[in-house]
Amino acid sequence: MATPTLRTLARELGLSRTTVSDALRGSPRVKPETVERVRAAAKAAGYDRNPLAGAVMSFLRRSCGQKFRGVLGVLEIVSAEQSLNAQRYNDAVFEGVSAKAEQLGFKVDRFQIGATGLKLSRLDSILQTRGINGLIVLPAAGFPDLSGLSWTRYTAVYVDYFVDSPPMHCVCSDHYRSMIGLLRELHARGFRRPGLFIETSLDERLHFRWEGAFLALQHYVPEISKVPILRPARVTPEVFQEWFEKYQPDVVLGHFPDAVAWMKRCGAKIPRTHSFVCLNSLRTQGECAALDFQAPQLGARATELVTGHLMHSEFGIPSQPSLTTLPARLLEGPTLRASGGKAPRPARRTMPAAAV
Amino acid sequence: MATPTLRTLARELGLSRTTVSDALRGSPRVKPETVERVRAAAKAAGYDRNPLAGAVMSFLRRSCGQKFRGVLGVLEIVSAEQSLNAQRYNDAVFEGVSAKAEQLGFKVDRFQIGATGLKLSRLDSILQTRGINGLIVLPAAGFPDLSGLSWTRYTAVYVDYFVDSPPMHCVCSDHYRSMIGLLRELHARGFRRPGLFIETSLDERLHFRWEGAFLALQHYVPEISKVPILRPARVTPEVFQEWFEKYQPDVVLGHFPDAVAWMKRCGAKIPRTHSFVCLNSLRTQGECAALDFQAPQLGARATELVTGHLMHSEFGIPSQPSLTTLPARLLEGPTLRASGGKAPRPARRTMPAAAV
DNA sequence: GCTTAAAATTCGGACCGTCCGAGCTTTTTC
DNA sequence: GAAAAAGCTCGGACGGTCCGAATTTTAAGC
Repeated sequence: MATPTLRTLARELGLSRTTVSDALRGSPRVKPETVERVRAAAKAAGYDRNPLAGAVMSFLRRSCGQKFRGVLGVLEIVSAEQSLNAQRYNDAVFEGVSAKAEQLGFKVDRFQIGATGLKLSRLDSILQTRGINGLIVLPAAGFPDLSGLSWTRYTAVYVDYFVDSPPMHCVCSDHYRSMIGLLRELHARGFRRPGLFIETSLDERLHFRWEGAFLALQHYVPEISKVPILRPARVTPEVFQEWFEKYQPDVVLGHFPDAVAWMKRCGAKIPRTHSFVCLNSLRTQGECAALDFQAPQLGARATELVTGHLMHSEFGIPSQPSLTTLPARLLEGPTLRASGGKAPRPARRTMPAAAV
Repeated sequence: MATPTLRTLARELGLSRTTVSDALRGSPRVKPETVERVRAAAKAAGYDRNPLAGAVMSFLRRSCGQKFRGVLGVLEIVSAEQSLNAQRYNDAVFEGVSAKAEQLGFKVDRFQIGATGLKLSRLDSILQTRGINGLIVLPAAGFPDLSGLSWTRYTAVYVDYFVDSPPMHCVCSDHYRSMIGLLRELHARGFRRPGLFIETSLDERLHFRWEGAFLALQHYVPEISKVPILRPARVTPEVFQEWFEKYQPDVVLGHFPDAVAWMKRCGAKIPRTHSFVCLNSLRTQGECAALDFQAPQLGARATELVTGHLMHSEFGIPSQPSLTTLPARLLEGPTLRASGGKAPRPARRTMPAAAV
């Protein structure tokens, strides 16, 4: 069965393709009775007007095709509690979005919404006025609620784990797989007592993927000592040092680079006797080894998804929201001992998926 | 001065507009010397290619009409050890692939490769002869090695977790998230002693996501007893019953529906005193509650990915392989007690992403 | 060196949806 | 009743792409 087009609809209705196009675009040139006939026939034939294609054609027709760009909206949910780290991450994601959007012929408009930004009703109005149908939502603290937007006219991707209000396709780093790969890599380098410390708030919205991967691998990687996870609501030097001295991990994993000083205070010689890997490279400035979530690549991938949906006229809330993940990369650093006797490795590489 | 277009450039160069377009898009059809001439003339004339206009035109051009768009190859790696369950799963994925491919104007050819199927060199030859560039690889036991194919001419998606030989984009169910959702749902229904039994081989290729999610949630869902996971290499009734009687889980999660009989042998009244949820609905015929991985939807999503890559002419091994996941759905069954005092729920629904 | 076949290179029909001037029909005005 | 105005619909052309076809060039065989 052929894909319906304006021309096939026109033949079916005994009208010209111009009349059909005008009718579907709401042109006042067309008699209301004709408009209704056309809309009914389009619906019956499964024809959906593609606003992106229409916009491109319009500009081409006006001889402005060379300069025409689609527009993507990047929504940033801001609040008073937003940390500097979160801001850096969002900026890195935005960088990737911008670069990929330009590559694909789109411009990007960035909107701040929420407590200190635009209200959703106002945003709706602006997006409609500017003809923006594709949205990329930057990660927010907690669980954002955007259900106040007119979702039938948008397609969106959330650049983090799950969002339910409304459900969206998501793109983010694969924390679970990154932890698995990191642990295997550390094991290959001879570490046998890895220890994880984590503030529970940093893992909760990931459904505890850091911890889940860590606990699971403790059972399956041979000869690893089961160092208990330190998981306070808030990490302090005292709490950390008590844990460190009691369990003596040979490599520490965690979000806070300050841990390096805390380890030294306990007599650790880094990286000779103990190592440290930060779980988020955006919390470091190269002073320690870290996992790089490749935020720009996440932004780029989200952009590809959104523009793909625009091309296919896939608007509204998806019936089957999917999650697309990319692995993090290990950034070597002065706090991580290279393997005993092995050749130096390149500075950046994707986590191995399987040890064998 | 008029805006330069492909057509004006073509007239200036004494070439057709197709040659100019092909040259600027980097098509290998055009002689390199011609490409250089076109690029120089475009630059001199101030012609900038608009990637969005090109993409929209390309999309419209490829989406139209009644003619068939091509053939997708579905590769099934067969071996002597392939189980009936794996076969059912692959058939379900294939069903989804076929339906979506038909919807998108593609035909599907299924190939069996490996120990009892075609050799890779033979497959290469057949695919080339039939003009097949898009491949969907059905899940295999262990870690398949397909690096013997001529990957520069193919785009492929693997319908399972990670494959490295070569790296591919992957589509599969989200086992971790599904376990999280299941545990939260069970907790909401009043269960306080969930127990998991699993043969390690069934979790290993998932990087122990079943176990990782289970262990992580034991720490964070309130009032749950930490029933140790039963994780033998091979589950027997004796091993199971010893574990069951020792730890008394009030709901058992696992892959084997036979566990229901084993639980009854221990005096459990199902679902009154104890419940059971199978972790893979393809291992049941409705006789127990189970997680449905929605294999046909996974097949459909893989098909969308592959045809999208074909559309963009993205061939070869991806530089950033991604993983796309869909959540499993809980299928209610006679082995799962409904919540105390709550209204009956619909038979099928996606796992809640966050409990709050 | 000529002929034939294969490969390389280029071309052109047709597609998509839009704009806007033009054509046809209907209504209004004088 | 004729002319003008308004309402409604039409079609040429735009720009870039796909892909089968046509043309040109190169290679192989005698």
